[in-house]
Amino acid sequence: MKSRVILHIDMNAFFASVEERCNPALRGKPIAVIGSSKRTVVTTASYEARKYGVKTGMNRYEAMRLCPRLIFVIGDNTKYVDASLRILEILKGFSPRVEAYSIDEAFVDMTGTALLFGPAEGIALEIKRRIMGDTGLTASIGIAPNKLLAKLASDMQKPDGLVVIGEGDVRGVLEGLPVEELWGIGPRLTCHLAAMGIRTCGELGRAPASALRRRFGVIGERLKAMGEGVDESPVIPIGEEAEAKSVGHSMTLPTDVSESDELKRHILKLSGMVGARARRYGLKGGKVSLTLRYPDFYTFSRQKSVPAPTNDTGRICDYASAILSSLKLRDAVRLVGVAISGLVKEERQMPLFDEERRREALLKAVDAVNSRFGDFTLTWGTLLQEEDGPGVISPSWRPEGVKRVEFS
DNA sequence: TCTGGGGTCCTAGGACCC
DNA sequence: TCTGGGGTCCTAGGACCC
Repeated sequence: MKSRVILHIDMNAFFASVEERCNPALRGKPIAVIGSSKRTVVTTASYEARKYGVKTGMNRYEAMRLCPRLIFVIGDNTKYVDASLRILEILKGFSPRVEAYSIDEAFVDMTGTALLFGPAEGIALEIKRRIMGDTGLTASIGIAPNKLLAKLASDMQKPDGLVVIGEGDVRGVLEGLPVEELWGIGPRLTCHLAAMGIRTCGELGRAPASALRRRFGVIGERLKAMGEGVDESPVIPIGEEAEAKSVGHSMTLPTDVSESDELKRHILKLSGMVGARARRYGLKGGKVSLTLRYPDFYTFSRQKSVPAPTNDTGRICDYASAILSSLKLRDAVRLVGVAISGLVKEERQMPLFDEERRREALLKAVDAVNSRFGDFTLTWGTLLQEEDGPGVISPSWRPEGVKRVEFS
């Protein structure tokens, strides 16, 4: 196989940097981007904040203890999406093979473009220059023969880095590198590998394939290749991604909840978000799942196959609520999640029955208003009972007519 | 005063069928 | 008196990623 040229673009402290661009008063200060809810965590810490040990995933109190001067900024996703799209546009100017890996990371396959743009290093510098010019943000770029090594390379120099791992450098880079630095090897695998006496990529690459396979199954096969720096996975261009497998929403409740009617109101709200998103993308789910988390963080889920694939808020809510009713909870609930999976494309056909037709018309009307004025402009009547105490929401709730839909 | 939310893939055990 | 074996679907849970 022909040797490839893969770039990995990793935006530095993305959310925090976007906020600093928007508000110059924040620049150079220790800041942490967080969510708006009560029980939120640090989404991104600026480099200044990282000096104090502030990290993604920390709660506010822990972060504040480490850095008393820390400035908290509530994140604004629309700004990040906007910046991300602009960056992707820049990348598409260099190659049609751009993979949007996450909101702040992308891969670009530059194989065979030297004639057009010159050597990859020059391209990377030009990409960094354009991103800075257009968004004011810095990126670290890694260049290597595959995605695994490109991702490793972009991680080696932050912020504002550019690292090339050529074919000839692979052995030298990997020999003493701890296995957990590799994309795909997390804490548990690191621990299991250490128990086998494997701590570096060099050791992993030399480990007998049979032993890895016995211990880790299918993953074991890949592990040895990873230790050798081998990775054939392709860059997946925007628009050619695999179909989604599930659609879900979850939320950590402001306070733990034991009362089942209150839990069901949250399930209804989450079902509404899931249903709306599924309908927007023309998907229906053959399974509905409910996820719960107890205060001690024990998290579990139960799923049920449904008689016919659905994206109907009421039905998703019914099934998720039925799962809840079937459970014997041992404690209050900290987090609730609803998801559908086993997704199939919605078939556009006229519903046979009047009731079906009414339901579809209602859902469409709600979606149309919400997409124009924002989610939850229109909401199910039962959601509005937050203000007037515990509501009467039954698991068999159905929207019966337009009257049930109110403006908030 | 504690610890978000969105996903994917893999495994393992039981049901069920031929 | 004896007790196959493979394939597939379903569910729960773990590991990993950003």
